[in-house]
Amino acid sequence: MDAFYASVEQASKPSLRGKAVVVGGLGPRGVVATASYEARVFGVHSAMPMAQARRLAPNAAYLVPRFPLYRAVSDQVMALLRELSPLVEPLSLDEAFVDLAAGGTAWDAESARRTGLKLRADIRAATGLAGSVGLAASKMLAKIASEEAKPDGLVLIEPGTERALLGPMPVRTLPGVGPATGDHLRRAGITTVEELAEAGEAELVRLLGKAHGQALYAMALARDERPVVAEREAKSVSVEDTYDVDIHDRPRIGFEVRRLADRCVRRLREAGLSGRTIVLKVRRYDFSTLTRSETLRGPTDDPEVVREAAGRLLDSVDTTGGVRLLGVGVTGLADYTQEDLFAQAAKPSDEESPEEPLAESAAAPEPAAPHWRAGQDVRHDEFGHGWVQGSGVGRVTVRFETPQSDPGRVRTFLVTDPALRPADPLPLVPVPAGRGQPKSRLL
DNA sequence: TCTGGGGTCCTGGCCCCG
DNA sequence: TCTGCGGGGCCAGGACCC
Repeated sequence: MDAFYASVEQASKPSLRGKAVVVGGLGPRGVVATASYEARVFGVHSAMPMAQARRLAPNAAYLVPRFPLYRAVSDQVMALLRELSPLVEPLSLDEAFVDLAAGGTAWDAESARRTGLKLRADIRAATGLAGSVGLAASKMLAKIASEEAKPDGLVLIEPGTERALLGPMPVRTLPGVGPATGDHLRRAGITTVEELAEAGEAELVRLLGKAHGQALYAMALARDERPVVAEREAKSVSVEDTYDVDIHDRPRIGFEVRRLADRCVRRLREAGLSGRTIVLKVRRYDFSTLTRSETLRGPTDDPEVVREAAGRLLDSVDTTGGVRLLGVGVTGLADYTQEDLFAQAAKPSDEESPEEPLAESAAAPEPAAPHWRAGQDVRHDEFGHGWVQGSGVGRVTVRFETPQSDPGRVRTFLVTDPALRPADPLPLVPVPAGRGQPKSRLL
């Protein structure tokens, strides 16, 4: 999907269509998650600090991400992909590999192109959004083709033309070559895929290590036999928070770590998993990051066990100078069903209140005044559905419009206005009559 | 006003064990 | 009993991706 989060926001908010839209964290340490193509013209791009984006595009709309909505749209798109083949490998909310041959929906270049064109039309009809399609004989090439296809296009790499096509491309085109590897190769005089192939496998292994060197050499020759794999199992679950200002206070750090442990366990349980290795992540004031981990005798999903392990790990970390980020994760995952007898046994017999309060008791006090965030959906008793354009000094500004309406009017209210309430997002495309979806499916 | 959050994979050091 | 060696688990860090 093209500029996915920003495109969803534009589809959802008619007044933003054709405008620069930036979605990401709005706090002092936020970064850009997605910029619309209109915002990219100003040089705004993903992973850029928000502050820099605001300098580059001061008049863009800045919105917080609405993941439940993106997930719902993603589900619709993934369902269309599964109609093409049982072998669908999602990479993220907005990207997936599909093995068309395995689904019998393509057997040569021509049938693949037809299928790709129909898919794009189906995605447009179902979601109102543009998706780009890359068609090729391997995952690597399909990925490169889809990048070339953006925005709103389709690119097919004809079998037999792969090496000629890749040769002149910069090494950074290849998946897995990031800034560090790119620099490394450049210092060795390698800047294009062709030069990568000429360097030979032995040289690449010497430069980059065994796994990376071999993989890169194969990619340079356009060789990629990796299958499309549906249903990949998660290997870790983690949560982390970056704080608006560095935390120095040691008891507060301990409190945050316990909160993160609880959130992590909640996610673990929702996934029906337990895990054996607890990981603490600390990013210090100077952005240096360290991790500490501890492996238990058996898997656990017990909040108290995870809290205590994370606390022990924190004891081994020097936080002098302050921390900007804390995270807690669990790896070495096991199915929840195979009971975690060892971890239970390791616990002092501080008895089993199996339904721990989790974070409830630890939750920080919430501010009493309603908190309106830019981009959030709202409903007003008199004016209907809208979204928060901004808030401050006790006021909140709302634009009243829906995905099917014309660009709407803006009105300002007191943040405490009782007629104004948070609302669920509306579907981007009208639901056909008689095809009411259950609310949970529908965003 | 510098740098999110959730992941995956790899490497290298260390230690234990046979 | 001592030493060498390889394998595997554990741990920390780094690179990369969306």
